[in-house]
Amino acid sequence: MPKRIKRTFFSRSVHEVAPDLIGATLLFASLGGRIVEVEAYHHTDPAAHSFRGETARNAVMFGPPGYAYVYRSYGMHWCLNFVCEPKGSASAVLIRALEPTAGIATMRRRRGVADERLLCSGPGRLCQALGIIGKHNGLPLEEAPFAIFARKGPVEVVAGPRIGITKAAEKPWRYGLKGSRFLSKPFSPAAIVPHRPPR
DNA sequence: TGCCCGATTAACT
DNA sequence: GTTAATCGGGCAA
Repeated sequence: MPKRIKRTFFSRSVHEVAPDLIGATLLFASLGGRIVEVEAYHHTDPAAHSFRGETARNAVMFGPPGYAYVYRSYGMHWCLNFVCEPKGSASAVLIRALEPTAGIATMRRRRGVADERLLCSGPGRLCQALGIIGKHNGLPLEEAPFAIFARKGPVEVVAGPRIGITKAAEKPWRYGLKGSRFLSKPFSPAAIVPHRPPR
């Protein structure tokens, strides 16, 4: 039985938590899979929602770590983040892609596609597949409907530039599982940068 | 109040 | 490769 991730896991730098999430299993109401792609957003980062201070939308980011920050993107999609670091630092990890392992039939129905590679490969897609919407903003990650399990063994993590942003776009704060077929986009070999190897 | 734009996706050519 | 869909946040006025 895999080990469930506790709140203290998120009480670290977002740049430590993000690569450590690669290979972990995310379930929401028993649906989900293995996390293969995330991005780190630090409050000193111009691309982070929290960069310009607390507002009604980003208030959860300014609370304690270990909670879900869910926001609407481009007026039509939902995106899921894990709040990290000590309370007030307003940093979070965006969950960008899963390798589906649980509840695939339900996720196929919700997404309207059969191809497993299109179920959870993208921040908006995985929220649609798992049924995550705005009302889940602020929920604790330690409690149902969330269940997050640490990876069992070492994995190969690659890092590169983030996707879909214009500010601080050069920062290599996107992390992925090397060679995964379930990434929202492949990592450009030329842009991959070294980082601390996972335990 | 009005305007611009975005941590996206899918359907095009 | 390009672009439409669609809407709340943030900021100027």
